[in-house]
Amino acid sequence: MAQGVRGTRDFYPEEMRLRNWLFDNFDDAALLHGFEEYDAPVLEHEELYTRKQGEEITQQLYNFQDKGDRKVALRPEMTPSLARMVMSRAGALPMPIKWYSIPQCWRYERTQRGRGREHYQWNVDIWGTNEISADAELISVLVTFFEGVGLTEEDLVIRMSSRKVLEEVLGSLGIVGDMFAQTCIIVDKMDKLPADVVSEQLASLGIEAKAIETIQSTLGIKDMESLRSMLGEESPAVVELTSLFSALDAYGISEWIEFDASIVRGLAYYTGPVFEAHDRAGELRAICGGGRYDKLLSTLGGKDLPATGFGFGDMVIMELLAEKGLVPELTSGNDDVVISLSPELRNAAMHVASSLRSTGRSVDLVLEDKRLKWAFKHAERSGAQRLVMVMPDEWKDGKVRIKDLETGEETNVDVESL
RNA sequence: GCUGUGAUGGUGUAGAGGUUAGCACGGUGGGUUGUGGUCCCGCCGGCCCGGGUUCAAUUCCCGGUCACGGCCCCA
Repeated sequence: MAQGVRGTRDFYPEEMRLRNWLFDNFDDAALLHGFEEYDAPVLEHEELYTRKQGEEITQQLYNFQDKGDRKVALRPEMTPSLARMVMSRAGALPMPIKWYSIPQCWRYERTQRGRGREHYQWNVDIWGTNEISADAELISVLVTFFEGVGLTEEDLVIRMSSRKVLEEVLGSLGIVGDMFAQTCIIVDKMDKLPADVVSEQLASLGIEAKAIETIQSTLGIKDMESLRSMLGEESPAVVELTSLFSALDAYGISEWIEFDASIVRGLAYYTGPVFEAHDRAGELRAICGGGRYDKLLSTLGGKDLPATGFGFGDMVIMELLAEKGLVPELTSGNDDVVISLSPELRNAAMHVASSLRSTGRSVDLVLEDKRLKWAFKHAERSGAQRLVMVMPDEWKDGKVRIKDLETGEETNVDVESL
């Protein structure tokens, strides 16, 4: 039997309707905030993703060599492509840029629940400003989306911290630069791995036991008060987060947010606020994640531009929505089914369908000689509102019979007045 | 990379060492009906592949393939 590639999905119309519904909600939230859509190729040069920090994402590339022996990869995330686009027009684009996209992204890894080799990842980014209001605006986009699909702050929480927290703590311990990036990648696993495994990994980087202790206790902090008393009022991390939380308060979305120092994110390029959304029950993977990445361009050989953004996959959110009973029942969206009840009237039915279509109704014309029984069943299944019957007697009088499938009401209508 | 479970019409499933392999949806033909959604009847269509055990395997065993989970890890 013909099968698709492992870890990929087919979208039958039933599933495609849901996907479109989800994407429409992505679009709406972004457009409401004045973002513009962009796109880029799925295929990129492999080197766009081969950073040195040892991140998993670079090890899970779906890559190959093309016929010209070029090393290429299916994009595992959108940010590098976006960075490439921004970089090559950096002088020409009016800043700040507010762009979004819903790219299909790929990775080569073992498949699991909520995790295939391909997924769609809503990306929302703001480039060209280091104002904290940009980070707050992104959270507003997120919350607008959640509200749009019917989720509440009872269902999920956006946990937030800043890379600066770790940067300060590690900096005071003499851990800086490349070492800092590597530490972040390990520390990001804190929630998922036993403490001693993390300690071991940190120790193997050459970090002293006392420093490891400091790191672990810092990451356990779950409220701003404790952070303040640890780092002091003047600490850049505290100043940044305080002003961010104040902005989120002004948006009226504070109930969705919690400070959590253990949020670090596995990608090396983050520099400021970082966040993840999780279901409150804690049963699912992270729903989305993002943060500020002001230093990305220099790693790609360009001049840095401040940027902040998030990625939001289509799989985990659908699982959460299903669990909460928020997945809508969608039908084809057809308004009318048009059927001729005799072979001689098929051209007449085409004429009727065209007339209806010109008024903006979506019309499913029955293309074969089908029985009325079939047409009713078909119309019901597809969720059409009306069945339009082209029948010999009525057609002689220039009329068609229209049955409203919800009310059962039936009328003869002039073809001219359709 | 490690590991568990599974594989039965197009889809979703039931089942037993010897069965006409059952059911629902679907497709198709018909009955009822207003040429008419419900309802009723007929028909179409299936045991993943290879090897082994056995008088007999779709069923038990081994291997393969594929699927779905879990671990590692994570867009």
